Amino acid sequence: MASVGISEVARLAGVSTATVSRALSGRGAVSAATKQRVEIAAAELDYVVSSNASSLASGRTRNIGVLLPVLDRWYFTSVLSGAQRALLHAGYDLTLYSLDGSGSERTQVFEHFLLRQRVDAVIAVSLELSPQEVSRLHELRKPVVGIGGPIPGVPTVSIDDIAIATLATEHLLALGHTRIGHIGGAPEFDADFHLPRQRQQGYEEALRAADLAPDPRIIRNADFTTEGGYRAAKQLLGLPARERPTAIFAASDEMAIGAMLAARDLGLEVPGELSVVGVDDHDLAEFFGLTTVAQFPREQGAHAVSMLLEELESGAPQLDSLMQFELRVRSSTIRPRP
Amino acid sequence: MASVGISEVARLAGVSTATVSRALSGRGAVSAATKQRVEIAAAELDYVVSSNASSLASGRTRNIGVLLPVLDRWYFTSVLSGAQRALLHAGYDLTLYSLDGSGSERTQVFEHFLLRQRVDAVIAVSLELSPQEVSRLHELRKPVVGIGGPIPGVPTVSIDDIAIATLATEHLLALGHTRIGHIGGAPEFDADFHLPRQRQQGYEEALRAADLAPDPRIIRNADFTTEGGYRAAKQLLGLPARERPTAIFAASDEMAIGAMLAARDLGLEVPGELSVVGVDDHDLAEFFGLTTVAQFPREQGAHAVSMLLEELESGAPQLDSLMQFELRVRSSTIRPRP
DNA sequence: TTGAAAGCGCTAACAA
DNA sequence: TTGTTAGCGCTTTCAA
Repeated sequence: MASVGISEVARLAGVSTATVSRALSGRGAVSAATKQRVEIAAAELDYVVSSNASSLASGRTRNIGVLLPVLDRWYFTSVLSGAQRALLHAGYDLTLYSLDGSGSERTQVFEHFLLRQRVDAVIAVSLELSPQEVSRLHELRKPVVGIGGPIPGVPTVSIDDIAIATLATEHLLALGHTRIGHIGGAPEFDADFHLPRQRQQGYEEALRAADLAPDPRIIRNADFTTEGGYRAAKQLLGLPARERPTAIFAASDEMAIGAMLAARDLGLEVPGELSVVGVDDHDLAEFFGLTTVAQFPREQGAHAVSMLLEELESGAPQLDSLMQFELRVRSSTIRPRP
Repeated sequence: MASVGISEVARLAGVSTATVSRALSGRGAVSAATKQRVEIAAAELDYVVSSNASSLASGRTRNIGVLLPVLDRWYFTSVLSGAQRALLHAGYDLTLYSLDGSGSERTQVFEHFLLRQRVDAVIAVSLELSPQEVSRLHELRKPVVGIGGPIPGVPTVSIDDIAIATLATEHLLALGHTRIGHIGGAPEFDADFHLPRQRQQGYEEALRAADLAPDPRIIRNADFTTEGGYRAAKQLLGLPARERPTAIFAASDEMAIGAMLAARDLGLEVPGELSVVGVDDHDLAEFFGLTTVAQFPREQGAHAVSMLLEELESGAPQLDSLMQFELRVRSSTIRPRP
């Protein structure tokens, strides 16, 4: 079955190819009757536009590039998944660029892939684009939306990491904890948007607001993994009883789960002897009964898509937007033993 | 900076656009000297081909579609990640279609997206394409490679699930276990390629080869998640001591980890009182000391890409290929107590 | 080995 | 509201 072109449809519908194009794309005026005839003809012939021809002629590709640092973390796949669904819905394709591995891939993606006129716009997830990268995209008139933190000159979808950390810490304070440890992200993860720093800052602010001084002995860094959280927690929980925290706020659920496992391995009960709060609402949080501050990465992805589509349609640059988060109290937190 | 077209490059290099095209694409004969002049001119002008124009004229898009059932499982993101890297390397783009959600998305993807001449070929991961879907793609002369199981008429990258299960079970048998339970995949996960059934079959074959009869009381199904594995294991471990298995073979690492956690919660020591083996070599397997049969999804993704590129270049249909797996013995398995 | 020229299949001015 | 027509920017015959 050779593929059908617009002219066959035009012939069958008894109109010109221009009218077929207008009827099917919805741009330009077409009478209802004509439109219907064209649609019937197109369906009849199983006609689908050639996106290349269409893109070449119109300059629009109906394709969005999504840039991610890595693929194998819950947050990123969730964002991706939300973006994919939203795009599919809107009739757009999603071209994926994950930058795992060497930095040369990043250059390659920018210098060759994005410049080939393949995408109408770009979503950059947790990537701090350099000014050059941003201006490269601006020159090409490609709208960009960032997810995860501010990029100068680019509208961004993000969450208030300080407020999240404050909320988590305040939950522990409200339960009566006064010795609250923190497992944060190591500085090398601070590169993009200072998420670790901000979460630590929120934690410290909440402590100070409760007249407690942050104690560096019960603040540790890890790499956002379960294993890293486990190791960091062992350090914290190995302190002499008086210094040992009665609660831990971890900057991610995976680290929080590591902390719960570490407590168990040390013979400490969660939550009886240690309360734990995370951030994310990871798939496993429910299973472990982990109290956490949920963020909604799928919605973040979907929201970025809607901003981008809005900008593509209206041409109006979009504003930053702050996304929701929400404390989910489960069974890993309880008031400290007297 | 307006984007530069092929004719500017041609002018600067003092040749025709045809020669520029040949020099830059590598198809057609160009003298070394000319080629170099063209390359210098192109670099000078920051010229990048318009992929739409190129695709329209040539019929090739240098873009591969990857179809996945869901994004948020380790296996799929690992395959995707491997495929992405391999494609980037080869200068191809990857367009992602994850079919999460309603079945209507699947139809939409097939009827609209794949038919728009956007992709040169398709990789279908753990999706049993229907004969109609396959012939649709064949009609369009789009090569397809499957990952994860046989699709009639489509070359496939897969692993021998029976052999994997046999290997895992034999490891337990070799340690001296005779009462070996199994946590398999529920039948609803059997839809694509009967992976659960095959792993159970391998398990049973290994038992029979050791003159042991499979005992349905110690075979449970779950949903491949940690939580599912946890619940299934609780059932198995709650049996009266004589019936209770001394070892469990779980069809995935996530379920195996659930089983380990269930044992702990019941006060049973792993491996002292229960040995556990999984399949995958998930990120967390090392952390939990889980003995497992590693499969290599990144390599599977990369291999599928190389098959596809080979087919695109040579036109020769590819053969199925079986991928490696490997027993990784850690600390979750030990000989049973006498 | 190179160039001239004819499209690839569609969209968007423009005119009617 | 519709049709005519001129490209979009490249690749690929074909001829030299």
